[in-house]
Amino acid sequence: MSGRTGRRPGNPDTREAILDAARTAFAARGFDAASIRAIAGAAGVDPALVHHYFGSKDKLFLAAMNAPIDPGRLLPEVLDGDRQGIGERLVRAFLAVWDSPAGMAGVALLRSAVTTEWTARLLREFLVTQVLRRVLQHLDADPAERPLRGALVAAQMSGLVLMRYVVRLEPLASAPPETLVAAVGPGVQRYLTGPLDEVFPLPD
Amino acid sequence: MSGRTGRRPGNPDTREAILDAARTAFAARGFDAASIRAIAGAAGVDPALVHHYFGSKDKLFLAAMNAPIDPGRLLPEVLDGDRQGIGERLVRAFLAVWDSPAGMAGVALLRSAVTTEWTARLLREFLVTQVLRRVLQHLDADPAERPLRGALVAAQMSGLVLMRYVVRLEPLASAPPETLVAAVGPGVQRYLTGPLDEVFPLPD
DNA sequence: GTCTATATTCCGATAGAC
DNA sequence: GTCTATCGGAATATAGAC
Repeated sequence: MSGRTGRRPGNPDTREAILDAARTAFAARGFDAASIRAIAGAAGVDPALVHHYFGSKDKLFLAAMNAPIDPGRLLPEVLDGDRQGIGERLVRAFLAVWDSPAGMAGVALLRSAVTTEWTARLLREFLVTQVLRRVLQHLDADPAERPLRGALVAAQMSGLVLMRYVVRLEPLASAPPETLVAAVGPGVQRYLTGPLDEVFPLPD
Repeated sequence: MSGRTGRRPGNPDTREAILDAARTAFAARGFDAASIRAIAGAAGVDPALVHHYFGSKDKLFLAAMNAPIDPGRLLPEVLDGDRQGIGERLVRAFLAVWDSPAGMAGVALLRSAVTTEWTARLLREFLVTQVLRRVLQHLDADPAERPLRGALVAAQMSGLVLMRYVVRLEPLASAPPETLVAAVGPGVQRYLTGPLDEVFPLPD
């Protein structure tokens, strides 16, 4: 879990070490509880150096989040294929990202989105503009339905991440990815391309 | 379980006022950010009085959570009825609880479960022993399948709560309950009583 | 019982020396 | 660039006076 805590005196990429330590700390303890002092300690540098590089704790958090989360990289592989398999491919890609070291940033973002207000807005806009809209646009869904369909997918996926990586509810936490792909894939598929009368039951 | 022989506290109203303010504060700002000073201020009492009643911040949190969360009250109405409608009834009951004032305690528990370790364990054991096990027991599910089925339901429901009440993702946040019942009910139903080969696809 | 005052700890951020 | 020293603030929790 602990990243690179080795000593690196006079190293030019001290900046990367700080970002690495920041990601682990934010993911593990949330935004508030993760202190700059602890991050600096884990990175093997002085707390004041963190301020020198990033200016404030907020900017450090944003700098730690921006890089590793890049949905544009893996969205093509989700969208490429038959229409009926997009649910399972979406779940598979999500789990692959969250199981990787880069997934720590996602956990950190989710953790602090629950706690502080401005990260919640950050996560909201990220989900809406960077992920969900692209998927539903690719599926040629009715524009009027897209927000609700996208939100339902977000709810299913975030709940999966929450229980598997944060709360660590068994056997979800240690289940093989393909089991979960087969289990929740169809549900996601239904939210994306399911019949209209089930997703929009009350046209009052 | 209510202590009928316990020594009576000073003013029952002030104690309830403190618990009420605590639930609101914990739900709105999370465990760490909700200060005893702010809770005391909202309740109209002195901060030191909170310590006098509950001893510590942790115990105050536990006292605020214990009362309003009582799944035994509404589980019968979920379990009573035909087998195929239990998914929708479960979602309907959940939303009814979370939309009510008592739902603040649930939001507070979820919020702090994401941040602090011991509340995550609290939520875990609460979900497993108080909710999921009872539902699946009533359905006569294969005991070997119960943990995964229950965890999948927990993931779906917690994600719904997370997006609707915490992150406030639209249009999920302001959608009428019955819309969500019809939208996610079938998915929950599938997790509970769905075909075996979909939930357990890899018998390796 | 209730509140005032304080002890203790830890945080983010700044200024300035090597 | 990197670190030492410190400021100013807010938090929990305690001790003790009315």
